[in-house]
Amino acid sequence: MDSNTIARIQAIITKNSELFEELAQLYKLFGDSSRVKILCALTQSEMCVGEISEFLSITQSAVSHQLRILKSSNLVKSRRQGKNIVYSLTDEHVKTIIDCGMEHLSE
Amino acid sequence: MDSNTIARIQAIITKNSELFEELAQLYKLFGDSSRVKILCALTQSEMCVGEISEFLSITQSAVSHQLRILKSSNLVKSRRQGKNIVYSLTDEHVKTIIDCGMEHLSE
DNA sequence: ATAAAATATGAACATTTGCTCATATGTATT
DNA sequence: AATACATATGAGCAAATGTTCATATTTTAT
Repeated sequence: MDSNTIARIQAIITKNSELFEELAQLYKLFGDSSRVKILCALTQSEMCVGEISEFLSITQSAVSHQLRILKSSNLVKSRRQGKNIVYSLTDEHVKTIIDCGMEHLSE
Repeated sequence: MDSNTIARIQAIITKNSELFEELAQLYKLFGDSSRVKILCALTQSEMCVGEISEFLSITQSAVSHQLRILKSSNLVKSRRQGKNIVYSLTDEHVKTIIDCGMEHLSE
């Protein structure tokens, strides 16, 4: 590496240090099988807690806990519908990110 | 959700259960700020352990540990060059994935 | 108003994770 | 051959994480 390259990379890293923190934080959300399953299910359709719990064979409590994390990170949103609370993806990025990872795995 | 939708989603989830495990495992690698920084640095240029350590202000030992994880997951590869061991990305997917996450953050 | 249903939440616990420190290993230099 | 340099590795530790269990909260149905 020449000194120009070194300076450039050095700059990128130190300048965006905080950004990397956020990026890691984002990926951490996808880094748990329960959560990716939840997110992937939601790419297909919005659904309520009970359905998610049933689909994924995860405790209702566990699902709730994970949904809280996903919601506070703005990956999902929720609305009440009668007795149920229906969850859905906030935007299309989640699907994009999942697809991106899947792409890597299929090699 | 109609029963067709339910059946379809149910199928997707149970059929690919193992895949989600792998996907989560993959994202977990990006879910640590030290590792994304390392990976991002490597998108710019191959470099040796000492350089990474210097760039990121992380202990040499810590860098080595993380590189071992990244290598055993096939995200990076290494070769010896004199006294140093030079690390580089295995393929372009890492960059794609990082960009994909960055995209999400820039909103 | 009361009971049932759906979801949320807090505490406790076991597991995982990432770092540090000390040291081992391997290569280059003299 | 001996020393210095670069990297790897293992043990130990503290912090973070995900789950479970019990219970609280909120809405619906009777």
